[in-house]
Amino acid sequence: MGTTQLETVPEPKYWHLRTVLSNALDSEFEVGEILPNERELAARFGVARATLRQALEQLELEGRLQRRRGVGTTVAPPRVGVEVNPTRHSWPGAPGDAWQTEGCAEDVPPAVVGRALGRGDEKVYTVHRVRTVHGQPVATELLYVPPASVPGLSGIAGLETDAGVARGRAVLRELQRLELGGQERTVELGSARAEDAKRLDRLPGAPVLVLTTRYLAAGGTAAVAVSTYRADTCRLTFGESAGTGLLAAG
Amino acid sequence: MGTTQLETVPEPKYWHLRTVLSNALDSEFEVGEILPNERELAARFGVARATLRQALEQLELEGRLQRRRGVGTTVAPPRVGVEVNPTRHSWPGAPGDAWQTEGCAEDVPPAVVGRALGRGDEKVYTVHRVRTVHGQPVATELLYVPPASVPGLSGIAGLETDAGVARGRAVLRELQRLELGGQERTVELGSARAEDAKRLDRLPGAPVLVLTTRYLAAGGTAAVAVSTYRADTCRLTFGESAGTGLLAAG
DNA sequence: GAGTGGTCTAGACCACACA
DNA sequence: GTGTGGTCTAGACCACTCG
Repeated sequence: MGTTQLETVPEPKYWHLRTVLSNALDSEFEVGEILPNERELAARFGVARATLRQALEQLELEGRLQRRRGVGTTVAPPRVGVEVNPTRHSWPGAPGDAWQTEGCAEDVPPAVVGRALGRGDEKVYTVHRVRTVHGQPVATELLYVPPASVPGLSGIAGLETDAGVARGRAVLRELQRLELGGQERTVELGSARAEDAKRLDRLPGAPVLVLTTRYLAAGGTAAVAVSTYRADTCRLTFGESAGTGLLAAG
Repeated sequence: MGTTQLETVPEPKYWHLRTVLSNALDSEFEVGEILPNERELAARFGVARATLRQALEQLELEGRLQRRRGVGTTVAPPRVGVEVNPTRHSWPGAPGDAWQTEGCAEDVPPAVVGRALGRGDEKVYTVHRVRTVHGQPVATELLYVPPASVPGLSGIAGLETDAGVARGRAVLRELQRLELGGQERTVELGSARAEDAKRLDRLPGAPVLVLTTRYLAAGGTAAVAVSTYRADTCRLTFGESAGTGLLAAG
């Protein structure tokens, strides 16, 4: 990438630096390769370390770089396409879905979820799940299920006091009994809460794509899922055709 | 929000600050209200301005704050839900769509688009469009249409030399004649290129949601659209039910 | 212990909006 | 002109990974 000094241009240094580094990544580096450390890069380009870091942050946001404390900065592989098919009508936990149940609690949901469920601030089952791709966790999920949606549950002896994986699975199992009337989804940018960040192997505040799904049944909202995907490594794909999915690939 | 000093906690100051400010926004501020300026806030919390700014950046990323140079920092309204319905089968430019055509050029598309189009690096029509909500631009789009998808175009006298809005409209009009076989979409995080940033009234590098759509017809890719949405103000909604869309609202 | 990225400071100057 | 947020500097120390 040379030892080029930055010219005086009317654009911010960090932005110009981002462009220079981006081009260098395209032409001179392989995926997985380690970049020189920040202090050396800053010196090489004649800027303060903070300025260089601004450029690196941009590139990390774009999924071009991966930075790990104590290790270094590496060239990131292309983002993985993650299927979140809205037209495949199925409940969470249906056979073959990509999630792993981690636990279940009974909590009052956040206000926005409570509103979508149409039931004020009653307690609901809150199932924690994790989604992994190639062994790496890429998303966490909180699935909110009102007890009314899974009436069969309360009759199962012993489950009331089980706060763990088994109860989560039971909730999902009961959900399958309902007829799914449709779903409604939104995607927005968020920042990882401390707990999610830990599960996703990121720092708190890391950018995430928040996918909110409202599951409809019998004219009402049967459940709401809030899924938190790593924004640096994931590209959400809404496949519709049965085809190979060109966009999903690289 | 008080004059509270930050306690010594094992979490970063900027993260704690983010939480404190977030709570203050919920309880003590109205939408549109102007916050004290950064220098005063920093002093009030006993941190350096750079640290305070890290917290503000987080909140802006989450759509809680809006910062404008020369003006100040204001409390942002809730994100607007923007319909990007994948199940409503229609071409871009169909009657009633929310976009405004701004121009048209003939360019070689970026490599990733060329691949999705399945045609190496030939020139394609590149239609520029803008989407506004409540008069504010929320997204820009580049729509790539190979000439083969709009065979009727070349026969229209005079349009070959028109590089502007009229040609863009003509391309969209011709597209409607094809039968839409399906579409495939992806959403990922990106940062606004300088040109997009200007149109979206943001700084270069601002976080955006990039929605890529592959339009299928006659067994191939008839067009590819790359839509760039402001991530701070937009929530993409994939409505499926004909219902009101609870998630789309506030 | 050495080396990495992450946090934080206390300044400076700039670009922009608005009166 | 005044005040705002945006950029940039040159340091310091911390938290983490790994040999």
